Amino acid sequence: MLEKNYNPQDFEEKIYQDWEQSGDFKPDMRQSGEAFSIVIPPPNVTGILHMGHALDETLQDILVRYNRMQGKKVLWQPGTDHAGIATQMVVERNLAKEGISRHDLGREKFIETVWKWKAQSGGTICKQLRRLGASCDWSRERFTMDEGLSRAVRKIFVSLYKDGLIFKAKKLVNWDPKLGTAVSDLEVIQQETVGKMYYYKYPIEGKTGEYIHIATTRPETMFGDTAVAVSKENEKLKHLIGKNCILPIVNRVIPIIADDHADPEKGTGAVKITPAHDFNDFEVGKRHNLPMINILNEDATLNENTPFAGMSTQEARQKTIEKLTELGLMEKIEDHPMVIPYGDRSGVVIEPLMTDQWFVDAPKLAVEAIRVVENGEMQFVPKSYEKTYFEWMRNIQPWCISRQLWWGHQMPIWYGSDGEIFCEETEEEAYAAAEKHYGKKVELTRETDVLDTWFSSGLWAFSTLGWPDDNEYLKTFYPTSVLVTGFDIIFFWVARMMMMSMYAMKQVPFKKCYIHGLVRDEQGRKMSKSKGNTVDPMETIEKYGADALRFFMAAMETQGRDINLSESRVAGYRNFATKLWNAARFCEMNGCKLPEGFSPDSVKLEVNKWIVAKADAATVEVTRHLNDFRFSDAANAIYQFVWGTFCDWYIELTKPIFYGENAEDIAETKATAAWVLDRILVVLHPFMPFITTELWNNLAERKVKLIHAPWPQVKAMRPAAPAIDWAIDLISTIRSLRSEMNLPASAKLHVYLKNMSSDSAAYLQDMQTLVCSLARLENVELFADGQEITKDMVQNVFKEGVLLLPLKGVVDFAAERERLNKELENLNRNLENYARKLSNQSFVERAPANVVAEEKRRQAEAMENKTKVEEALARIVGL
RNA sequence: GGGUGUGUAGCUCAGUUGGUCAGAGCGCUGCGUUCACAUCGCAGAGGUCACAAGUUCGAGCCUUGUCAUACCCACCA
Repeated sequence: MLEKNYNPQDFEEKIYQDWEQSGDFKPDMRQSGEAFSIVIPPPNVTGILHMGHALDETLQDILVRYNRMQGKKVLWQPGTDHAGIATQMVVERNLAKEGISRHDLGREKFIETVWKWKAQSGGTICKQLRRLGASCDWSRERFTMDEGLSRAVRKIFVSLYKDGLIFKAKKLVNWDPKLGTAVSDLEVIQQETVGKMYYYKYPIEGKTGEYIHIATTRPETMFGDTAVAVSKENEKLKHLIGKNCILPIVNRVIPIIADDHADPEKGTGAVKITPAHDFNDFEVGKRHNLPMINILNEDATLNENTPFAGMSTQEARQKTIEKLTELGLMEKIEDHPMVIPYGDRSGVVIEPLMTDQWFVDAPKLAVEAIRVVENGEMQFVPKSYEKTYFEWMRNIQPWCISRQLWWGHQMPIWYGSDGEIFCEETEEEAYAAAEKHYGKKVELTRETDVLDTWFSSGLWAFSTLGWPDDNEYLKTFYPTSVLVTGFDIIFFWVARMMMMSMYAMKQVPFKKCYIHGLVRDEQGRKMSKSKGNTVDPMETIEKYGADALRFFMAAMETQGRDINLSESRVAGYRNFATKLWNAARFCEMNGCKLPEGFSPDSVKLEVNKWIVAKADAATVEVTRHLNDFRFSDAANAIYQFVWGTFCDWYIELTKPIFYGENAEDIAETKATAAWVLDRILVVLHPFMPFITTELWNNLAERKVKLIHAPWPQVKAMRPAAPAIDWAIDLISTIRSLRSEMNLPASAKLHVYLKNMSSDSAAYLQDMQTLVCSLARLENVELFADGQEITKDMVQNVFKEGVLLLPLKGVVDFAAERERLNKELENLNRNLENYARKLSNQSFVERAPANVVAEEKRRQAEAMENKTKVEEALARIVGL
């Protein structure tokens, strides 16, 4: 017996445990069928589930469950990411509470501490994914720092290095002074601010009294200036080219050079060149062979190459201005809108800094990654995202992969005492290589830098499947079927996976990439902790159940759009679950069981034929939409069928049968209802796995678990059952009339139908009892020819004829007149439209014949209806 | 500066190739509890599909422009 109330908290967790313990998420490797696989976008170990995950994982789980039911060999590969910077920050913060810094511990101890932390609190998000119902094969859970994955990282690194695709270079990189590491371009957020533009002047060497005027937003960097650039085209200033000027305060002589980087229209036309601290100036410096003077320490304080060593850039800026003012060189300061780079993790200002770093030759790797998208081997869904992808890939810069952190994959690089580099997968191999190189045993020191987290994530699609070891999983499930992720990590992850996979596997990592939007708050604002508008999915699940949240995500997911989280809507889908629950209870109470060997093709009652056909139609629709990744269409199709068709009509239509006495009809209807309900549970299962499973288990003894139940294959559409649609139309018309005319619910009405076709007459005969019961009529019958229409009869157009409703003084005739007039107006408007169209010569000539015919048919129909309404109006005019 | 979206009912949004597309949910209004369900039922109101021009026999749907709005990339010394 089902509980009276739908209470998801009673069974959701229990059901999940059963799935996991029974191994229901594992692919059946013995089976020969087609494979379907997804690798989860690995959440950070430090992560807790947010609504973005809830969306992402729900979509994946729907696909996974759907394909599993399609009988495929299905693997959803789970795991987490070591998230270098994020995790190191979390652990450092914890240590800070005890007043310890990571330097107190030392590298080795610190890493131990991180592993300990991971063991204790790293699994939160995986527990939460289970609560959401994610059917990942947890027995295969991976971590980017696992031994296996680390081996993959080392192997790829060495291979890339030996292929010349990884190189070391002293370059200007984005330096995060708080974290003390380089970061990639993607990890830098450009933020608009109103800063200042400082105007001052440098004296020209030799001649007194002549100056070159400079504008800059960062005066403190002047100590790193090694030139001033002027454009050759600059008529006013070009005479200064070739002369020298004197850098004030430090009184260093620097040349005035010709370079087109200096735009005569901007600023003063003369640009100070600081090659070691500005990306553009770096290029200028290279062109002119300028010295590069580094003026910053790793914590972004000024160094001993400046007079303000130890000061922050802000302090130094003030000091510089003061000094320049004292020297009478300061001219003006203006407000200036500008963008300032910030570290996405640390939130501090990023400084371009000259350091030794390691780079991946992304432009080379991008070639293949672009090609396979161009030729469709990997398809973005929606397609429009490939533009974004191409745009970025075609302009890609070398990827800085070294990080001066402790937590991460330490690079497999060893140095000889003379700086010779040995890149090998293991220390032993490195030493062997060194011995070969030097001709004797030598000591090596290992590179301390670790790799960017995204380096290992880039291998995720094959490293999690056991690469580099050749194995059955890799063979079966690579390339994976589809990657589901948000547009915000196309560059971070999708692009890198494409590059790495094409390099290592010569095959795409996934055949399709489904990109979804962001989950925003109810007003469409981005959710953020600082705004305080985040919603914890766990709380939503607690309140409405995981099924409701999942269905919400599916129903709202339309391609290429963000989702606004709406609690009332989640509540609505909880109500949907309640509705289904109660419908199942109705079936249970009426003893609906599926008899052995029941075939929906054998049903005789019109109503049963009808629901079977509708169930098939809904199934076809859901299937088609899921195949096309149209989640909202799929969800709405099943929603509409369950609520609008099964509950609103079928159950109501079966009541007269169940409360009647025809044993044969009752038996057939019980069987059919049970069959349809089972169909609902199967088709709804990918969306709402918990309630469907709970009902599946409770309603009958089952030979197969719902999670493995076969997805229905609808071969041919069953014939429709027109009598039921006809009856529904009639019932709705009568209900509408009752409501519009304010007829009391208790009033038992007698309805006549006039001028009915023979089909309609036949339908009426079949449906008479049903219609009476659902429309609360005393009777409904054909209006005999020659019978007189009395004055108290309300008339309403129905199908090809007229519906007559005698009202012995229960009705307000003024209101009725108004209603008829309104209808007449409508008809007139439509008729005008039809007339206009049909009198249009070119329409009649050029539109397809069936369209024209349809238009004519509608016109004729409207004409008839108009006559009927006018007659009815004339009839009641005196009442 | 370059690029990509979005603008449809009070709100949040569907609307796949131009011709049953003017829709859903919530909200609102009226009526209704004899037992599947008030986490409900029945009925209803409400929209010049941002604006303008164009293509077409026919335009939320295609083209161009305008306005509004969101985001991405690059850069502004």
